[in-house]
Amino acid sequence: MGGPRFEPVRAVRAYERVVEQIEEAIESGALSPGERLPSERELMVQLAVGRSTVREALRVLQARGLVRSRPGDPHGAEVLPFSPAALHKSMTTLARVEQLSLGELVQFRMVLDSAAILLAARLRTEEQLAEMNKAVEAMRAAAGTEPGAADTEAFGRADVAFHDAVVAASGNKLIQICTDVVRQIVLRQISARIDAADDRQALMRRSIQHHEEVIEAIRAGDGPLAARLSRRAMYDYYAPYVKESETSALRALLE
Amino acid sequence: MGGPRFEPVRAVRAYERVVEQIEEAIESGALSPGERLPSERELMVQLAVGRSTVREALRVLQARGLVRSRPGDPHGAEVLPFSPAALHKSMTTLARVEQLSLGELVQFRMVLDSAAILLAARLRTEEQLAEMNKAVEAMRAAAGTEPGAADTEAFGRADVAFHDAVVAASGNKLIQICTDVVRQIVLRQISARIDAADDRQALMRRSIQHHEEVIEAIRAGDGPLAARLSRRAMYDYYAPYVKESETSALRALLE
DNA sequence: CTAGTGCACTGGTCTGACCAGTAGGCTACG
DNA sequence: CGTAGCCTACTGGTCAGACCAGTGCACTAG
Repeated sequence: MGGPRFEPVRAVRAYERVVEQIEEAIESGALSPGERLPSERELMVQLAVGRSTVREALRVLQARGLVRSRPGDPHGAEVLPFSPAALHKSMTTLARVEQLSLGELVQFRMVLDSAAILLAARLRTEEQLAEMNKAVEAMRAAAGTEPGAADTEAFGRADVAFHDAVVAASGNKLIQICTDVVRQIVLRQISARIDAADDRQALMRRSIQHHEEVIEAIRAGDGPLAARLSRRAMYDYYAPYVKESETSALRALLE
Repeated sequence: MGGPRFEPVRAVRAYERVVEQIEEAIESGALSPGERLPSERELMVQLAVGRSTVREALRVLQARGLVRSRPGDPHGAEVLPFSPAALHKSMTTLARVEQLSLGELVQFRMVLDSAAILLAARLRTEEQLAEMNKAVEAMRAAAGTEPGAADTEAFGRADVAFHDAVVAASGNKLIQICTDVVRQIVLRQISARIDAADDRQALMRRSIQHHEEVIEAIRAGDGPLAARLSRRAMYDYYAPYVKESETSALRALLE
């Protein structure tokens, strides 16, 4: 049916070809993290293009988080280990321009986090379980015993450590990175309100209790229970900051 | 505890300031999709920097998918509507350099997709349900009745349309975009093997049946059932391509 | 009123220049 | 002989100016 379908030929700019070449070298492993690219002037000779073209290509690669260059560094641009920075950036942009609501973000975390916990309950090792316990212990320490002695920052770090241990146990790096990115976005949106809460310590204690229940379910290998508990915990923690019109969509995940 | 903690001062390059300014204008809505930036020469006057600096900034913005420029266009660079292209790019990079396995990708989709279906079962409208039915109808048409008459491409399109209808009904744009991105990555990894399968038509028929079961559960409002069915369907469809050592992690989601 | 042409301007690229900063070798001092 | 401090050859960041192919629009000729 019909003759050959022609595709529009997009003019390929020189800098794009440069980007492709270097990107391919990095992603294929020909260039490993820590290794150095030739200097811009050297690249411009090798690639037979002007320096501005080389520089535009390097800017793109830098925006993608693949390389970094420092002024004056005689060794040339450095190939970076992968970091979710670029992913974080584009998700943050997405959250702003698409007006992602806090409800959607929290919902996303409820889904991914509980999935990670479900998997962790089946696949975790004893070491990973110990890691989780250590994190909850640190949360307890940060919450303090006397009123007003809570260390919010340390509490947050311990909370992150807990979730890191869980996603590590789940064995899925993609879930790990996505939850991490979304958690940061959520936190940046509401950290001010959390800091201002006058019942912080009570919130912390409730959170710790939730974490303990989750750990117990993980230890027992009851994935569905652990997942349900974690969704409930996250709902309790974040729901106060979510618009009321959206909480019903969150509760839909609690069954 | 301790004096003021100093942070390393990173030298802020001129082009970064330019990026920030334009990015802020776009993300805050001061510049809407379709609108135009001033020309490079105009920008270089307004910002009091050289043209190369302006260009490097534009390259970064283009890499982030915020802007597009065509040679010769007298109206200047165009502000783009958000597209997950940048997200797609960084996830693809992630998949390559972090060596994300097919198993992890499929697992991720099982989690997000089933969550979307769970939500859709509770929140869907009649129109959205009709949309899903239409998509399955298209799948049936593409699969054909006579042996060998299957239209793989049309089948794929209809499948996508189905999942689009579902995530739209779920009301979570973040889930929508992430599943979409990961689906493309998965497809690119295995499309060749799917095309080569000699029992394609049988696979299609099984897939259609699965989709019908899911729709029925959605119609009945039984979210958990719909979610479980969808995980099972995806497992059946993709498991043959996943390394055997990883299928157990997938089965952990089937309970 | 329309088909065609010309022009002003665009983005893409190159060249060449200057600056501040870095690393590593060299020197001079202890 | 060891080391502190300087020197220099480079780096990346930025700017200025030039050229080209391509675009859209206004103007013109039919």
